[in-house]
Amino acid sequence: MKSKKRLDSGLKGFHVATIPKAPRSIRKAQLKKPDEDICAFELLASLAKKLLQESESSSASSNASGNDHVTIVKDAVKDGHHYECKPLKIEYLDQGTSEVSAVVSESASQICNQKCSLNEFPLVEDDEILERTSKTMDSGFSGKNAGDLKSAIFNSISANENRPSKVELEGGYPNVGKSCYNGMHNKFEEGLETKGLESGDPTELCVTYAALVNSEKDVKLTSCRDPVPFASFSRQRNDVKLGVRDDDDNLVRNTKSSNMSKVYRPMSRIGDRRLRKLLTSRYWKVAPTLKDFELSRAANGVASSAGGHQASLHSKDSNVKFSIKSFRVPETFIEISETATVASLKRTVMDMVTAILGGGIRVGVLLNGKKIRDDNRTLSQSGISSEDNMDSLGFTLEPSSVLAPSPVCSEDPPLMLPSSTPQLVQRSPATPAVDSGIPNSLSDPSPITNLTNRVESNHEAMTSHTVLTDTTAPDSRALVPVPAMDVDALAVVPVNQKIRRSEIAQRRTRRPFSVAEVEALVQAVEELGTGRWRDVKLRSFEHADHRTYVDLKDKWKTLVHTASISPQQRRGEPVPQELLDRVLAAHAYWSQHQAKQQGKNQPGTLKLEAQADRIGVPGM
DNA sequence: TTTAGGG
DNA sequence: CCCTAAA
Repeated sequence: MKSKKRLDSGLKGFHVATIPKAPRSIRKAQLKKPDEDICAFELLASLAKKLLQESESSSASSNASGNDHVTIVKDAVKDGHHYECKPLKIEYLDQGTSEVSAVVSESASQICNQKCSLNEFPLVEDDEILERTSKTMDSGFSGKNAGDLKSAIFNSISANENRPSKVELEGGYPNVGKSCYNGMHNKFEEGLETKGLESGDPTELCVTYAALVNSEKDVKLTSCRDPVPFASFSRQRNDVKLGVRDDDDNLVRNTKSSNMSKVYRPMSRIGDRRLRKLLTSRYWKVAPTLKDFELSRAANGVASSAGGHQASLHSKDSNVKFSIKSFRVPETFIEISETATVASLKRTVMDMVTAILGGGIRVGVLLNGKKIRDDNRTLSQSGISSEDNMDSLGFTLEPSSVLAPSPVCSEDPPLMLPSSTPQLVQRSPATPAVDSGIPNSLSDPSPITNLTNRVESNHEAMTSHTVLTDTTAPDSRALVPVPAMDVDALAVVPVNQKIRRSEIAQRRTRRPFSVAEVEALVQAVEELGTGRWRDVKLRSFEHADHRTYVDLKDKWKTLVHTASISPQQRRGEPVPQELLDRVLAAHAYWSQHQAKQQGKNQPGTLKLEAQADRIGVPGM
C-alpha cells in the first residue's frame, strides 16, 4: 500500500483547468477541502472528463457480452501527468434503455488503508431504475452458469451505481471510493476514481474523488457533507434523499438536510423490551440499512412480494429475466458510547461502510436459501431451471472480504435478495449444488473486530430466506467496525450474537397464556399425560395457530414451576391456585405413571385421581 | 415431525 | 420462546 505521502506529492502541482460543469455542490465542496484533496479531485475531474469523452466515442462500439446486455469497456486512459494512471475505471449508465451499460476501467490510486472503499450507496427506488436493472439471462441453460449470473447481477449493480443519483457529487466521501464494488473489477491503487454518466449531458458527470484519507481522525470525512452512510441515497433532480429502513420495513425517507438522528434510529424490531434495554444501556445501537435489494417476480402472475419491494422475474421462452429493484444491505450494528460525539458516530458509521465495501462485494446466488457456490454449474444444473424455481431464488450481496486489511469483519451473505415466496421448490435432481467449497469471508480477525460468528451465517441466510415470508427478509450480518480513531470516545462493543440473530429470524411475539388457556391445557394434560403434546394441541388448541405443541409443552413446564414456587415469586397474570394445584397433581401423577403409561393409560384416568386428590386423598 | 430438555 | 438432539 502506498503511503499517503507519495500520493500527495504525486498530486501536487497538478491542476486541472476545468471541471466539466460540475454541480455547485462539488465546487463548493472543493473550497473546503484540503489542498491535496483538491488536487485529487481535480485530477479526478480531469480524468473523468477524458474518460467521458473517450467513452462516448467508444462505448457505442463496445458490446462484449451479448446476452447480458451489459457492456464492459476497459478504457485505458492515459493522462500525461507524472501521475501515472492505470486505466481508469469508469462506469456509466446508459439511460433511456432498459439495458445496463457499464464501462469500467481502473483508476490508479491508493487510498485507504482499507484498500478500497465505497462512496455511495445508490438507492434504487424508482421503476425507472428497476427497468434498467433488469437483466435477461439466457437461462436456456445454454451455457450460462452461476458465474455468469453473478456477473450479470453484478454488472447491474455497477451500472446503477453510476446513476446521477449518487451522492458523491455532494461532496463525496473521502476515503471512500466506490472502488471495490467487487474485488473483480477495481482495485484502488492511488485513490482516484472517476465515473461518468452517459447521460448525454456532461453536467451529469459524476466525479468521485477519493481523498487520500489516512485513517486518522481529522482528515476523515472532512469534506464529507453529511455522511449518512447507512442510508440509501437517491438523487432526483438536485435533491438528495436518503432513506433509512425502519424496523418494519418502512422506508423512512428524509431529505438530506434532515436531522441525523432520524437516520440513526435504533431498531425497534428488537421489540420494546429489548429496545428499552438497549436505550437504557450505555450504548446505542445502530442498525442502518444501506440499500434494498429485492426481487420480485411477474412470470406466473405470481406477484412476489417480500415486503413490498419487489423485483420481477419474467420468463420468455428460455430466457429468464431477473429484475432487481433494489438492494438491501445487511443490517449493521454499532454500539457506541453515549458520550461519543455525533461526529464520532458519523465517523464510525462511515468507517464501517467503508470497511464493508472496502473489501469489495460480490453477488451470491441462493436457491431455496442455500448458496450456490459452484460458479461453473449452469443454471439448470444448479436447480435454477425454470420459472417455477424463481420463487426460491435469491441473490445476495456479500463482501468479498478476502482482503486482509479490512477493518471489519464481514460475514457470509450480508445482504439478501429475498425472492417472493419462500416455498421450497423442486430442485434440480442433478445437482442440488451447495457447498462446493469457496470459502466465503476470510475476514481478518482483527482483535476487536472479529465478533461475528461465521458458522451461523449460512443458517441465518436460510432462515431469513425461508422463514420471513411476509417481510422483506433482511439478512443481516453484523459488521462491527473498528474505530480508527477516537478510540476513547468510540467504544465499539461487540454486538451480542443473539441480538443479531433475533434481527434476522424474528422472534415470535410473546403471547402470555390466558387463564382460560391454562385451564384448557391443564385439562388436556390431566387426561392425556405430559408426553403427548401433539395430542394436547389437537385436543385443546387445534385452532390456536400461535400455540404449537412445543409451546404447550413449555407452558406446562412453566406452570409446574410456577406452582412450585411461592405466590410472591410469581409474575404475570396470576393463575388461580386451583389450577396450579391441578398442575402439580397431574404432574405428580404422570410422573409416576410415566413408565408404563406409554399408550396404556386411558384418558380420564388422572382426572379421577386428581379429583380424588382434591377431595382428600393425600398425595398433593 | 414429535418429544424432551436445555438455554 | 428458541434451539436441538433424538427418536
